[in-house]
Amino acid sequence: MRDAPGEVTGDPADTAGSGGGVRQARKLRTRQALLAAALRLLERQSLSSLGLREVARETGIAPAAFYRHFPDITALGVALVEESFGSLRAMVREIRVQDGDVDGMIARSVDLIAHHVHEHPAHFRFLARERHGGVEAVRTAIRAELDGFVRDLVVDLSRQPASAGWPTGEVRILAELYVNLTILTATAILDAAAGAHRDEQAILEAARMQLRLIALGRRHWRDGD
Amino acid sequence: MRDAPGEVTGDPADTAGSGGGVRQARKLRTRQALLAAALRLLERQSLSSLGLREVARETGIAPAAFYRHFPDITALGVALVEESFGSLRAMVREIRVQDGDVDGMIARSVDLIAHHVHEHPAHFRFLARERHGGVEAVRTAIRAELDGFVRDLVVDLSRQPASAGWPTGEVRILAELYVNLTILTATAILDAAAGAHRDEQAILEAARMQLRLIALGRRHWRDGD
DNA sequence: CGGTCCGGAGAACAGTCGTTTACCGAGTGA
DNA sequence: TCACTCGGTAAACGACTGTTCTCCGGACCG
Repeated sequence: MRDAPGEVTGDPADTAGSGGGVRQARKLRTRQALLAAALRLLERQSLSSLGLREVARETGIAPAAFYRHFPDITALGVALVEESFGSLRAMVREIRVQDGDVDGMIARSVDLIAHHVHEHPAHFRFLARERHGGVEAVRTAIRAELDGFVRDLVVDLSRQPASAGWPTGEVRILAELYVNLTILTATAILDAAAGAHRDEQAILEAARMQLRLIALGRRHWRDGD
Repeated sequence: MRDAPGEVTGDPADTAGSGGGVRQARKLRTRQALLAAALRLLERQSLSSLGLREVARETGIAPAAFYRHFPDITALGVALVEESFGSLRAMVREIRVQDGDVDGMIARSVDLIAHHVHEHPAHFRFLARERHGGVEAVRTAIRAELDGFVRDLVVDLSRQPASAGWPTGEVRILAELYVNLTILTATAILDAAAGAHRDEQAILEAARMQLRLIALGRRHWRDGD
């Protein structure tokens, strides 16, 4: 530990191919190691019970070194929100480019959700847990980011012919419903993966049915019946 | 503090009108004081960061006395789940006895949700927060109780003419959707009450619209279109 | 009445925590 | 090359934690 002060991951100075900036690259690597270690610990606990020393220990650095990257555990939590929404954004991007019939879009969207949840389970678990968790700053950050998603989705939905004549307020409510259902489905998948009571196929089928119900309701919204 | 050892609430020995059981009544009162104190603290943090000494301090008893009632903070959390579901059950009971046209039922249900959330905000906040929180035993307890609700709701929904010919599996998915929407609405109301970005009337209107969307989808489920 | 039960109090235990301090040594840039 | 920057270390601080122990005094019961 004494002879390799900055060694966090195994391979020192392998990303320093581009001349200078070794210092900066090393700092960034430690920062990401901190985020990864925290995310690892957060699979079994929530942010408000996460200790600074605990994260430092899991990362392999001294407690005092934590302050070189974040002033707080809360600040680390906010950084984790941004990182997690990177995964979510990638998912939404893939979902948005779709077109075709409704049932096909629903089927592919649900598959995409399942795929991304399996690829970044910790990110989704973190967001689901801390969305209503005990740390205000993190809750606020998550809500702000989700609001951005809703706004984007409103634009998408408004373009669809099925929304012709819908006021923005109603489209927004629909978008919020979609976002909430997506999060619920993601957490259900996580619970299933953690050996819960129902298998994943049933969850995906439920998600498809719920989305189909909403699509039907949307189609008949302006009917008298 | 020294001369009134068991005094937790202000009025000693006022419930001891029925002869014996003074000891038992006092223990129960302290237990409820513990639960109330914990619930009070949990409005600003989550269970996994709640300390035993913290709860004892807020209750007004010595830390060691905590063990006379619960072996753990986790056990207190599970007790809080049961208490909170008392409030939830009262709400569901009132919602279930309704009948009439769909729009009327939706309007009254949403009003009932808002009313009960305002009556027991801490209970709803606790359930929303710990449903995906960091303490496994509490998560499991909440899920088990929610499963009970879903089962009851399946019975109710199956009786309605709108569910004629629906397999139980599909009714169950519908019931889960309703339960999840209810929880989401409740937490949205709580956020609004905490000075968030949107006012409560908008949230209730959104809930009504979402329920109407689902009711419409349900009615046209078996159509070709 | 007298012994027992039991929910409290208080003190002490070893840990862990967040934070601050002083210091080190390698990367950086003139 | 040389002074400087800066991400890392070790050590120490007081505060707080969960848990255990012994003791007390009022409720309980024969």
